[in-house]
Amino acid sequence: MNIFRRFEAITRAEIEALAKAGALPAGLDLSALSVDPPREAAHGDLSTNAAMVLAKPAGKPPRAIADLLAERLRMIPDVTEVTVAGPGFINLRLAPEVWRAELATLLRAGREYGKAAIGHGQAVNVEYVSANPTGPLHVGHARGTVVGDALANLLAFAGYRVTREYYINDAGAQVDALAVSAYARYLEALGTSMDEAAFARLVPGRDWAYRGEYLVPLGAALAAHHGRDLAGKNEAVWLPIVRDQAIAAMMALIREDLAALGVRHDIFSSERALVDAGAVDAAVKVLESRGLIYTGVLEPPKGKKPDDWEPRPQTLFRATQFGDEVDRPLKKSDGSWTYFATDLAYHFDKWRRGFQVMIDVWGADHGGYIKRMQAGVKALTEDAAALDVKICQLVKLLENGQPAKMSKRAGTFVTLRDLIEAVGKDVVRFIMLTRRNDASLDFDLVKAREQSRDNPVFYVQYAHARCRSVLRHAHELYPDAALDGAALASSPLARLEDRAEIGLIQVLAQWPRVVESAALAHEPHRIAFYLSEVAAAFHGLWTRGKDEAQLRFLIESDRPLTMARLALVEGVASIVAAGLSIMGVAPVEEMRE
RNA sequence: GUCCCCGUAGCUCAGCUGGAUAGAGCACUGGUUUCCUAAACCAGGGGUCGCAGGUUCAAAUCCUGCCGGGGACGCCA
Repeated sequence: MNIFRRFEAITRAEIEALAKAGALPAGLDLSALSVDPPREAAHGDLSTNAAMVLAKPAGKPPRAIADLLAERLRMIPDVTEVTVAGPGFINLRLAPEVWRAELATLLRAGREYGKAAIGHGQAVNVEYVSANPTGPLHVGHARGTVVGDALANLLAFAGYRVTREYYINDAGAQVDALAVSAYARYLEALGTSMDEAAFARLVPGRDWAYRGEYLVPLGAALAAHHGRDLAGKNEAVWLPIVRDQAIAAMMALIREDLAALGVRHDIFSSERALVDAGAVDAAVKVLESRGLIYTGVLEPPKGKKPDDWEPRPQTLFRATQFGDEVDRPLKKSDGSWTYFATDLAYHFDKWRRGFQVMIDVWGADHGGYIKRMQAGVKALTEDAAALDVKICQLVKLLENGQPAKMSKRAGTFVTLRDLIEAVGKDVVRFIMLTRRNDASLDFDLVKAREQSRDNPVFYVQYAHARCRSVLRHAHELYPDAALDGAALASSPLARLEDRAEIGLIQVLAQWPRVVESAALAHEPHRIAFYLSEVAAAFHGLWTRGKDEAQLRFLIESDRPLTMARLALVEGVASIVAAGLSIMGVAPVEEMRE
């Protein structure tokens, strides 16, 4: 149990004791009670709003309750000072031993420290990336990929049973367009010179949609595999064959991109397989049985009205019953299912696979889709499952503040691979988490490589490298000493006496809280911000060692003191490494290149 | 026209399951070099938290309306 939780429990117990003694009414609602670090360190180590929360139900002024409670809290052995301040805050100061003990706990737990149980092993499905299998991933996919992956890591660390999933949209018109484009490259590989005119002649009625170079090897592979068998044939013959091979090739490409970012999904779900298995019919049947499907005519959308709008009866889902603005169509005019219909089936499938909590990570352009999907999940699961959708806003690529021009030639989009090659996987991952997911983000390629305070990746990594460096020095100084966490936990931590040292432990002790709140909010970016805070506290202490030699970590003449300080250093390294690991970033041992 | 997101220091943003005198970095001013380096640190100035109402003991945070920026809006995914 972390310190904040522990004192929350103590506060509750004291309130109950007061109730038992008749000083407060029994059975008060304590759900809004919190124990937090106060904003101002000068106020104390911990602060609780207990008296203010209780004032109304207890029918007493907050200060009076605070005084009652403060009197009892003063009796707690670890508490050195209790003050009542402001409108009724109770501020606690804890004995330094409490913080030192927390450092020892941290060191013994190592990377397990801060692991939370709030998930209680509940199954959570995090679906992210899910890019169409029509080409390599580009920069636009990077943010959702990183956010989803870090969120999955975070939830796993908080005690959820996490499944990382990728939904392959391999059933729509897009993959047919991919097949057509691959076919063009196939004909080219057979020696046909492909241009607009040749394409129009050989593949009538189709667009050459995907013209990127990345389909050239696929064309060659098709030619090697099928020879001339597919040339000159009817589309109905070659398209399914080419399509399957093209999808497989594109997914292979995408998996390589994901691997380059350090992302590994547990499951790749195929839309086509889902449709073929009759999942859409099954989901629709469920909705039908609940009277949620009808045939009706929709109003044309206001404002921007489509040119070819014509009112016609459609199969509609009663999304409005579940908070959506309009009822949503399930069938296209040609009778096939809409994307929404298959997506309903997909989420129903997740539910049937045992997920009560689903998280989808989408791009900003899908924002208008959230309500209907949540409505669908509600309807299909009778409100027994929750769908949270994280929307990732655009990333603006910059070079020294100017829009980056990374495209190698006109018409070539910037691939994720280009970005990773430019700055490295860890920098990509870290920067993507330096903003809330729903705010747009500037990714400056120059700043991302810069070694300065300006660059949060560097700043945090530098703190870790400094820690490791000190520990390496210590190892040279005391070759016989065990410097692992467990050994350092037993060092004479009472020697950590400076306020800045205790202050740094206090920052480290917040890690479990940060994990919990970030996991509950589904906000992995909080980890990045917290690590910057840890780094700042550590760099501050480090630099003080320059002015005041007695504050340096390594004091050759005083081995016990050195060991205690190494414990602190190891604690910092451990927390930074743990946080980076959730972000999917490897901590560096040294900054030298 | 409807819906969603954003609007916090000159700039970039945290804080938003309500809590005390609203924070950080950059920029600006001044200072600090034996551990990994001034690639870092310390100090200082800088705010109607878009505007107006409301709820509350308490609002940047919740509710309503407006203003400004972005996005979405039957049959594309």
